[in-house]
Amino acid sequence: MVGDVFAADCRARIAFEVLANRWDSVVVFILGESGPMRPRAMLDRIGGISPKVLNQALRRLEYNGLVRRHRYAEAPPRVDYSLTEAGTALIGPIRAMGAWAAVYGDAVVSARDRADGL
Amino acid sequence: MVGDVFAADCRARIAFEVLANRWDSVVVFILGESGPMRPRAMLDRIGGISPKVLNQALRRLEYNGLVRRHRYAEAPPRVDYSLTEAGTALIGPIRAMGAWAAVYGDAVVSARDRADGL
DNA sequence: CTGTATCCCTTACGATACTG
DNA sequence: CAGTATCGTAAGGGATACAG
Repeated sequence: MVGDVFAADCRARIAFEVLANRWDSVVVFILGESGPMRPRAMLDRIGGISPKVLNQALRRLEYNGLVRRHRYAEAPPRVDYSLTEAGTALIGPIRAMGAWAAVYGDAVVSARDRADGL
Repeated sequence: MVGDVFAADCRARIAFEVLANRWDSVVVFILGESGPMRPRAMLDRIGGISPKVLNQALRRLEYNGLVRRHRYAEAPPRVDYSLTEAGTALIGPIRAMGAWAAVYGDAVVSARDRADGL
């Protein structure tokens, strides 16, 4: 039943709000794959994202309770981020999306090209 | 392995690009649940979305090859939208996200309240 | 009923430079 | 290295009015 997810109070729509941007799902994904990571490593891992934007994504994820920040009191500032329980539970659905992309990614590109060609 | 999804050519990131906005995943979801629908019905089904924004979402989805538009040559304009094969294949992952929200939605709200309270 | 056209607002994004 | 500040751009969203 649809109501299960789209209750009148709209609370269940949070699933689609939380990741409704370009990078958050990517960050959750790599944290799920690689475990706790430092921002520098994430920047290397993800191509095409600036330090500032990555930080924005991490703050959003932290705000939503999907990511946790660890600060180590060391001379060169050291920090890493890890998934919370809620964040960890999300990597299943996200990997399912990744699997979908592996199958239908080309179809999407083709559809775009076709639409642009008109 | 991570590379499976995040190849160097970044093509696999399409999974996260395609639904990186507020409404597209919602539209795919309800089309998957209810089958082909007319815009009017979708507006009623989804609360808090204007006709214009719904149309924008539908055009994006059509552009990405997830949704197909059917036009019936009738006096009062009649139209409905249905999922393509790629779109249909996406409802599984999306429902998984919905299931996640059913479990962790409250946790997200709590995390936000806690963050706002500081 | 469908879809488009404005207008305005908000937010993400991107590049750069700078502080702790 | 981590994070912030600032600037500018682009796109989505919301409301309304209007056209096919």
